Amino acid sequence: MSTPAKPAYHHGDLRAALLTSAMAMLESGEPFSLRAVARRAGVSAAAPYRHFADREALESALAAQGLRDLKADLVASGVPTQPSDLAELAIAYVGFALRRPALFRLMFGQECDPTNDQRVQAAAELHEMLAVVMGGIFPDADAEALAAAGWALAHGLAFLHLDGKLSATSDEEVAARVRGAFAAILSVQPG
Amino acid sequence: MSTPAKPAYHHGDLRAALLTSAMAMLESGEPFSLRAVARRAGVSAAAPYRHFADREALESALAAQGLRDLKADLVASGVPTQPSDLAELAIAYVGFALRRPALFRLMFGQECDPTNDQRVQAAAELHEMLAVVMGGIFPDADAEALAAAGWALAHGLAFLHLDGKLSATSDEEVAARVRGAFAAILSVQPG
DNA sequence: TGTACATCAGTGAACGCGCGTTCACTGATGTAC
DNA sequence: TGTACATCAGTGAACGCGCGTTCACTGATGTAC
Repeated sequence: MSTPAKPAYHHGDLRAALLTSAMAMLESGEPFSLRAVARRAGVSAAAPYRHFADREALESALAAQGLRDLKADLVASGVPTQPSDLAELAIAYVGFALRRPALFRLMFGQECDPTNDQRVQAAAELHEMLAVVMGGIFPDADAEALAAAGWALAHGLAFLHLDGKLSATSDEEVAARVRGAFAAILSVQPG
Repeated sequence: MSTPAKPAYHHGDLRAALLTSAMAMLESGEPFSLRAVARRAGVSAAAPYRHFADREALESALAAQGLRDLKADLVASGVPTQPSDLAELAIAYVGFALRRPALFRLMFGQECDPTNDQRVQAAAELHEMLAVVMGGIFPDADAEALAAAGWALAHGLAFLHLDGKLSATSDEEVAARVRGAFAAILSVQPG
């Protein structure tokens, strides 16, 4: 069998275990620290240093994973082929943010070193995916600019909901708001 | 004269001094803590407790002030009267975020207690201002939905630039990106 | 105008905390012969 | 197959840190008579 293999003798794949623990902590809303992650993984506070240079390295790995998860969620929600489908893509985006708020804030809510990073790579892949989608829907438009605009719109809706700046007491209400925003924009003619 | 009055005997208006110090620290990028703010104001670590219940109270006051400053910036940038002016409003919004990133993150980048707060009030005033602007430009549209959409678009552009998810090496480049996003959206027809 | 007193915005020392990181170490794993 | 040894992923104790918050206190301010 090629299953993950039982807990190995030298403690198995601690790197993966740490990432899993950290992700679980983010998702359950517990405060995040290197020590807490090690504790949860059942390992000494110094052990993570065999696998991550420092706290920031762990954070970057989590953020990159989050960006990949987000992209996968969006693809799974169905690639839109016409303008009216775009709202559903944005709903998936906002849904991710509301379902995994601590991860989303880790991904986007703090400075991150922009140098030579898997984070940058993962973000670029997300951006490019959006550009491809936009290019498919609006073949005559500037796909890159549209992708940035669409991303920003979804991103802003996500954050404003996360922070309670736009009210929303249920998933349906959030979805309605997102649809409303897209409909309002698409209904408007340039003056 | 009704000037602020010289440093008074019992240390003057410490509450205001603390807010000023805290704002200055946020703006200079120094890490923010109650103790550090007190230190900078030249006062003992316990002194702030005469004016703020706890650290979070200070933060909320700062965030509310930031929201009011942001609204003032937007108004000062010129209230738009036609769709093509909207990009300039968004440029002012993004400019605020990039000029005062730590404050912007404090305002938007973390959970905040949504109960009974001057923050909620200040955010609502910003939202309403946008709704009035949108209503003026598009009298026939759903101003509330458009305001949310426009806010979200500017907000998303701000955060994506802050995080380096959208490249930008100069203010002009940022402005061009924002204009590009608005132009792309306004040029698109619903399919 | 002068004195006695209550108020209240400050001080400074102390608390307990969890954090990131380092260090010398140990003991299991894998390899060479 | 068995033994000697290098590797390397862990341990656990310790470091120094800054933090939020509390406490009993002090001394200037403002007020009543």
